[in-house]
Amino acid sequence: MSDLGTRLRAAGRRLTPQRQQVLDLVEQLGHATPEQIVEAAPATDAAPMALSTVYRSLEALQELGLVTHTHVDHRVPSYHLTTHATHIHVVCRDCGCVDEAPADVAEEFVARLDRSLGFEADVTHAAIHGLCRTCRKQS
Amino acid sequence: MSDLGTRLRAAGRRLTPQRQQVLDLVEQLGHATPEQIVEAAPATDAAPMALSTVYRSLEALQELGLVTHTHVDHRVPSYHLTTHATHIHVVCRDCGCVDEAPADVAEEFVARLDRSLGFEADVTHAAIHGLCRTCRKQS
DNA sequence: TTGAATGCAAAAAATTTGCATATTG
DNA sequence: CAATATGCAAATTTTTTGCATTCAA
Repeated sequence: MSDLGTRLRAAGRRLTPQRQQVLDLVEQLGHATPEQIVEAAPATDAAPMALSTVYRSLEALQELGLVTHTHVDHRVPSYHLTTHATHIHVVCRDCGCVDEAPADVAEEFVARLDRSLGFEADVTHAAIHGLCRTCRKQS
Repeated sequence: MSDLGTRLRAAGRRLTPQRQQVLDLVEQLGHATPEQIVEAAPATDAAPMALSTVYRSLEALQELGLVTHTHVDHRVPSYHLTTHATHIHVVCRDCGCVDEAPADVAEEFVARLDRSLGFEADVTHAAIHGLCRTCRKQS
């Protein structure tokens, strides 16, 4: 993977400190909502990083295929690196906890979707909802 | 499945024409956003059905386990009957088309999540994103 | 220098909440 | 009659947009 600047320029866009920082923060946080990103951004720097900039940066990074997002919490999107997308998100509808499973547990599933619909699924993009081990016992 | 009124009362709630209508509309529309439900509701009736009522009704119906929702369009939730949830939603990130696959294509996947995490997945609740057959060829 | 990107504030969307009134059981 | 629901409007929350200014290439 070439570096961020090269990729952005190839797409007729530019590398700015904000974009670099958004990417860094997504990587560092693992999963992050736009809100969490501004919060984590050191306002000590020159600019305080506007929320709208974060939205626009994420959009750009997503277009480049560097990040994707998932709806862990049913409302706000949570972004993560595509290279980090080697796992599936599993969210408990009772306690709200989020767990991860290696992406290969979905291999067979993805293959079947391909066979039956010709659909190329990106499971790492989806949050699977259900009941976690603990909440399951209680209900 | 007992009828709506009985279920609601068992939960200490009441059966109102609005709730009945919301349920009917979800069934009739297959998948519907709160917005689509008010639009589809015949305002000709006594009340015009407030959007907030739709939200509250869906919440109640969801609590009863009669409906669930999915994030087909990344932002607005789309509701459907749980009894109708025998298929998986597959959304193309390019053209935005929504296709369905029978729930059993995920059987193995669900079994594996159970084995590895003890997680009871509800795949019919998830929208799987990716590329449809057509868009796949074009890229 | 030139177009793209930022910040800020205002505009849109999408949901939620407060409260007086109507309705169900 | 008592408690739950509704409708409406106002308040939140989340995301997008317009625009003057700044900055990358």
